Amino acid sequence: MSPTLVEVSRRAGVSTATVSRVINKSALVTEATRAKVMKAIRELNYHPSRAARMLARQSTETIGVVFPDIQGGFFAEVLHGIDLEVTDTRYHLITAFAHGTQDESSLVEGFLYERSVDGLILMNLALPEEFLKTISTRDMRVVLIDRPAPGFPSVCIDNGTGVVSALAHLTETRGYSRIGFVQGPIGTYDAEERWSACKAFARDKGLILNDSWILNGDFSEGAAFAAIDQLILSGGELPEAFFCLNDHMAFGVMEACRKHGVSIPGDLAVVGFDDGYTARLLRLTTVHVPLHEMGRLAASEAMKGKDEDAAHHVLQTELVIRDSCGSN
Amino acid sequence: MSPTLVEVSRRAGVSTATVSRVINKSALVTEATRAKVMKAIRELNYHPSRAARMLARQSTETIGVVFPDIQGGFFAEVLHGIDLEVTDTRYHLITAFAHGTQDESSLVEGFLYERSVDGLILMNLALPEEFLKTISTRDMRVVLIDRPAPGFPSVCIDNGTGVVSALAHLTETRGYSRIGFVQGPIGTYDAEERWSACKAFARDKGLILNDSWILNGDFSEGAAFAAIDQLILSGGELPEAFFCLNDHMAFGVMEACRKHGVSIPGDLAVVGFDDGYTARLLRLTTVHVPLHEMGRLAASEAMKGKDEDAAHHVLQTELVIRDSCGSN
DNA sequence: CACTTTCCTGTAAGCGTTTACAACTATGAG
DNA sequence: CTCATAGTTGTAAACGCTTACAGGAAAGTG
Repeated sequence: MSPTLVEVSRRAGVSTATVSRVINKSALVTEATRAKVMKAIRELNYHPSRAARMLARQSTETIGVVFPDIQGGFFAEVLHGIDLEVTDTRYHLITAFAHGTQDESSLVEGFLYERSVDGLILMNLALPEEFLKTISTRDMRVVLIDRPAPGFPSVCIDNGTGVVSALAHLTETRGYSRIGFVQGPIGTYDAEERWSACKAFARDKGLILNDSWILNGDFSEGAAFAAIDQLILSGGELPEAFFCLNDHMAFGVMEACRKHGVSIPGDLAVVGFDDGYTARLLRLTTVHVPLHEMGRLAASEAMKGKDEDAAHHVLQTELVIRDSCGSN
Repeated sequence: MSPTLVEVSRRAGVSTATVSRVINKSALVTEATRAKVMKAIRELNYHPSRAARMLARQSTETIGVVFPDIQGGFFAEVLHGIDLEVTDTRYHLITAFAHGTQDESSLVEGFLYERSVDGLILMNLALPEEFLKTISTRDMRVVLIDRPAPGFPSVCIDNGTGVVSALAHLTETRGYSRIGFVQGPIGTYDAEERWSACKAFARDKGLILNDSWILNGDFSEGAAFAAIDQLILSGGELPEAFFCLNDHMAFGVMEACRKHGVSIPGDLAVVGFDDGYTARLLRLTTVHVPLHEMGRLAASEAMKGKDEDAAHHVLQTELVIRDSCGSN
């Protein structure tokens, strides 16, 4: 089949160790033997076997990415960022998505146990505190995107500032005072942080939170659609604006409004959070999150040595004003 | 570090071969020894090393996915389909994206040479005919998404029928006769097929193709935007409808129209091709392509034995009528 | 010239599995 | 009781690379 080190060494008339030194660019090889070996390598079209290398070196030069999903653009953009960072290195990227059906912990365990990756990037996964502890004892670099945790490198965003910029725009610039919210899934870090910031803003600015305008969501379009649909069908009054804790839910709100002939932004302003690809096309005012940058940072953390410091990155967000939050 | 086969065998008081037989569910092991071994495995929390397995078995149980990109939803949905099919098997998924910057051939070669995957899924890559020939001699299952090629399993879509359904709708149902086109990149199979079908339709139905309404695109939003922008700025007359050979370009057309105050569908009808996630939200009339299904089929082909027949799948498309092609 | 030192190269022992083949045990037949 | 047979288990050689260590040649030193 494919030629091996041994065949190359025979052809070049040197030992396997020397060939190995050449392909690993070790300094201690004469230019002359180097040339001989390179010639043999070229003639045989030799390429080292990844499996054999992994075993011998006890390192895989692979990083694993575990996401809840890959649909909808959000995670895809982070993955894009990761890939950009990994390109041009010798690292490979191996991906696994939970799709809401797979047990997220066992996906992660798979990578951990079979030692198929050197580093792991985990994003928005529901992992028990307990489980994280177990992970941290393993000889693997695990970086979390979305939440800080002691002992782990992580990349998060400044949710608080993002929320404030959005709400300040709605209340101060636009002058709305009757504001509704579509919450994220309880238990996830981003959702909790964003909602806390909303409550803090309301308290600080004397904004009144009306319970019937605080809708439950799970970061999915469908849940937000259903919540608004329900609100309208039940004859409930609408607020002047809805702040949705992510873009997908904003899309759900928009869809529900379209269904019922509620005009945006005429009858209702809508603001999202994330600013994925689709938000721009839908002209959604939203809080921009640097998704690529998050991916790049996470990847560079994951490729660091296992013992390097676990840096904790917090990226800034920025309100992007488009058409969905009021006429200009 | 992690326990190995040897440690398990010692603890269970059996040979490594026996342990191997147990973890591989080989039949020729007494229930009694099986139990002993399983106990030792559990006690040590043993898990086989993927690297060692790869080397010993000469198979990786990994399939590689090479796409031009991962942004924009289109490829992400196919990847989702692939992942769905791979979940619950022991296969891993390793991804690489070209981003327009990487040399696509060398990405593929990487996988080929280092034998890091058993199968490869290639989509919409610009690979020289010559190169495909080289690949086919290798001991690897390569499936192409987007084009048929002798000796390779492939999954394609019925572009012709999709084009006809879209154009028939525009001309017959809507009654438009002045139709413009935004073409895809020359040299790619899908773009060529779709454009051929357009020309055939025009010929058959006596539709007149006006050169100034045949715009060059490269399947990207930006190119389509620029083309329309240019057309409008130069004072050119617009057709009644634009058929864009993929969704992204339709989005570009819509954006350009928005910029210039051209109302869709009032002043101009727009139809796309692909029906990704965003198309539904933008209410774009488009030809639905079963992206998930393509991914699933490709994955199942890729996981087949290397010598099994190379099946050639052609999936059906379906026109999805939304709001962008005329008032209802 | 003998002896270090420096450089380069080779030998061989891993890395953690799988698996062909040999060896052993128990069983039943003759 | 002997021997073939079937069913389990063990031995040891791969798989293709890396790397600690040893060995040898050339060059420098006194």
